[in-house]
Amino acid sequence: MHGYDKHAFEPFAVTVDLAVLTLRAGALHVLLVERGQEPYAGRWALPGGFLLPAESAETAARRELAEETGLADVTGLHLEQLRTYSEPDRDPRMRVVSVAFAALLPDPPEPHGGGDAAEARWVPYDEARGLAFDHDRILADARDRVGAKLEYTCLATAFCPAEFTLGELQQVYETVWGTALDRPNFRRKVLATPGFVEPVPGAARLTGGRGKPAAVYRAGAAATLHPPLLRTPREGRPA
Amino acid sequence: MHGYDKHAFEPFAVTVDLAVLTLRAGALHVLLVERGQEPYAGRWALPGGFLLPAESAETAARRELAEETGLADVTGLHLEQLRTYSEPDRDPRMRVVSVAFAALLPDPPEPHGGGDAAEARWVPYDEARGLAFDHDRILADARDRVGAKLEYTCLATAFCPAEFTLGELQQVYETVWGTALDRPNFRRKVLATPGFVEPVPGAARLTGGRGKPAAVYRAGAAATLHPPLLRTPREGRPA
DNA sequence: CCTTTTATAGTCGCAATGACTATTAAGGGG
DNA sequence: CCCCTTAATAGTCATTGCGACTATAAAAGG
Repeated sequence: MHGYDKHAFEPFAVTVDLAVLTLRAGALHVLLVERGQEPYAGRWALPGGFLLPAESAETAARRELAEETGLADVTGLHLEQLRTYSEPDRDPRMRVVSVAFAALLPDPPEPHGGGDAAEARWVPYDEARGLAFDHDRILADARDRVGAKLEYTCLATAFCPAEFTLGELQQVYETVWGTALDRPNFRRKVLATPGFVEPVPGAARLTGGRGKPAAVYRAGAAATLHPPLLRTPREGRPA
Repeated sequence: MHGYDKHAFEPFAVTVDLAVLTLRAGALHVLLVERGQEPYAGRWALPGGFLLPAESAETAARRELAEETGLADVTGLHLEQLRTYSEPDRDPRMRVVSVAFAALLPDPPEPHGGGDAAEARWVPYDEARGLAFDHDRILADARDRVGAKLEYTCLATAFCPAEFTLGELQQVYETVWGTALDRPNFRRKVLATPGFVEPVPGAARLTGGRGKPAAVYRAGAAATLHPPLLRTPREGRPA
């Protein structure tokens, strides 16, 4: 059914929307922009924009990521397609099909980026409600996806700077999952997974001033965790 | 950057493409249609089509699924969004953004469906190469996703009819993963997972004529497997 | 010098699982 | 009809993974 002459087809506007996530002060934060015009004028929304004629959704997403964060180099950042939202009424003006992405940053780079964004701010995830369009749902889906992928991939390092301690890595899990983990067990598990992290030879860092300095690691070559690092299964989950 | 006046935007054609998968004679099969016109005339392709003006991608995918399989009722079938393919050159004629789906059917319903499809056929997965557009990649992505989701969800039952034996369920895993599983261990694991399957009280079925009749089960209420049913980790997987 | 704090090392026991062996219940061939 | 084959089901055993804990080491602060 790819015959263009058999079915008339409607042209659609295609956008990308980004859930840009980071960890700040021990809490998950998301980058939001304030809308300057209708619809949803004055409301907060996920950054995003239209695909340019020669762009793929991935290219457009990375361009928007650079524009909205104001970072000079976004090539190393984790960017991942979530899914596409295409409900006919998701934009009151016209048909807009949006390809949603999740982007993960180590720590906040800047309060908010320049570019032509009216205003961009890091907002704690828990306070990011009542967003424009269906962005509440996109953001929730992004968090769910990231939380799930922490279990069986090395995604957690995408939230960390190039060099990090195991305590920092553990905080990624604890913050995204909202649960506390046992430190010795977490350490044993991470170190037992080949390719998850690799030690930086001579380095050690004082994590908070007090306490024993922690060894420093960097991300390893592995992409997946075998076996996975499972969340404690909460009680009965029928659906 | 959702201001329509700030950026001109290109209209795009939006389609859905379906990787309709089933298990037939112990092999993974995919539903393909033969293209009648350029480009790729005479080549096989995944079924798909344009979004209608009032449809979401999910609605369009289910409509196409009904049309192409010829099934009267497709509401119970598993249909899941894979990802969106938007490379600018993926269709030589124009910009087409395609939202890809995977659909899972119990056993082959009919050789091929009616509707306006020129020709639709079940093709063994391993022989489905050289498809039109980027459909080789979409199909491979579909298989990867399904294989991965077998590990930590109850997706396998989507390949089975309403009532099935544990041997049939095991064949789903073995066929999709391409590995052999130990039968007693598989049985123990499945039955130990609450909500995965539930027994059909008095039923038993002769699976192949020979051998002891197998107990019959139906899909349970659970959606996820805790802990997961892991594939034997193949050796080092750097990327 | 002692207390606090944080990282790291190690112990113990249970639960999950891979690799097997044994038994049961059907069909088919002599 | 009796065995042989086939396939489902029942069970065993040792190893591994992991949750819960305890102990030690190395820093800062009073």
